[in-house]
Amino acid sequence: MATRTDAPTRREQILKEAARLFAERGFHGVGVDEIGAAVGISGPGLYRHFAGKDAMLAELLVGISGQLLTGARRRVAEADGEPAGRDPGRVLDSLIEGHIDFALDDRPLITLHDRELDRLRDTDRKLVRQLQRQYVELWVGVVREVYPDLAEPTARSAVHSVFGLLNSTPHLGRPGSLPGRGVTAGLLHRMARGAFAAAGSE
Amino acid sequence: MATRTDAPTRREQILKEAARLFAERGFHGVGVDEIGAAVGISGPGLYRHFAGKDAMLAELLVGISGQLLTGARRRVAEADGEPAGRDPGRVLDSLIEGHIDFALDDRPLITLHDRELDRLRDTDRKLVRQLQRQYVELWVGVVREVYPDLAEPTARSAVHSVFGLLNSTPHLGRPGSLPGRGVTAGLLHRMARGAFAAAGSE
DNA sequence: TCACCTTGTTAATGAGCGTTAACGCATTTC
DNA sequence: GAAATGCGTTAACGCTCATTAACAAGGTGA
Repeated sequence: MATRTDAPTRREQILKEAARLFAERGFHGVGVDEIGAAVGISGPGLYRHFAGKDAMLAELLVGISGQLLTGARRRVAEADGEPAGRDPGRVLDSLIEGHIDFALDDRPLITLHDRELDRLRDTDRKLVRQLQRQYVELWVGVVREVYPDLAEPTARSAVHSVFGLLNSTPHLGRPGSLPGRGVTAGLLHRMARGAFAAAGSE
Repeated sequence: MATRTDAPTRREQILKEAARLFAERGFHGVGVDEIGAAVGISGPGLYRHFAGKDAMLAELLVGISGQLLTGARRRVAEADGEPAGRDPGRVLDSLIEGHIDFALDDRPLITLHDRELDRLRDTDRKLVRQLQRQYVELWVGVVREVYPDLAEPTARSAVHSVFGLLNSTPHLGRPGSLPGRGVTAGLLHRMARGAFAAAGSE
């Protein structure tokens, strides 16, 4: 895995600031002038990099969904390749860990993810929905390996609920006021496992 | 408790439809004409009942927060009055039950609750925040009675996370596609307890 | 019957905002 | 060195939309 050390491109700067602003005040609550100001250029200057405000949101949401799905698939594949054979419990732990990393590192994006989906053009929205659905179904499969008694609709509800739990990080206060990243991650992880376990014992 | 059977007032109709529309497309995504149309009058006609669009949102959010807090306080008080003495576990169950009822019965409001708070005038926002904080602290107190080893910041994080879990109902699909209200409520309740239990065993 | 309040209506106003136009200036490319 | 290209700028356009103005009709009470 190549860690990038080069400076972020202008496009990336814009996307990052737009994500933050959209998460803070909503898509309609942010003007292009503000996004421009956040990266040191004027509002219309953004149009050299994006077709419009919608395009920024679309790229953000598609990017998020794709990243989540790709990461999850990688984790499942890694588990399948382990010498000791696939351990469903450890795969689930890995999925949880990945989602928590994302929720803690990209809190603005997590917020956008389930808040501004309706603002997308039809074609983009369908794409994002499809990626999200695949992500969910991947989780559902793993969860049902760990808890075979769980019916599929129940497992799906449980997965959505655990997403709600993990995605609660934006409500946990400013990053500074948290008890430390590792501690928070550990707490969320234990709670997610506890929630699944309770769902599994129906 | 008097169950009201009289017809809803125009104000109430408006608030209900506004809540639904705001939840669906966001505060800025809904025009006053749409809200008016939803109750059979014209956009400006709304101004006979509300000072403005902001006022509708404010009344909704203050109402939600107040209702949640009042209901929770009532449940705690009822538990204190029980002949067998106060059982913290049962109080927690009662709080969870109340929150689930609300999340299932008023899904649009739950969505608004953590999505559009920033759109309020300063004074209203402070009021809502204060009510929310009191609600959270009430939960934190009960949770720490059930799990005395839990440090206060941890308990608070756990409470926020469980709110995230319980408030996930809007993502669980259309009301029709759910496995039935009782089943869903039971699942959410078990998961919440499981999550708290896992948080408590640090 | 007349005044008045309630609850509507449609038309006009005015601000905000996404987008496009027209232009400037480095830097690269041939 | 000239042309093209990348990346900005400011000004202007046009649309949406919350809000207000002006007016109408039904009901109620003196």
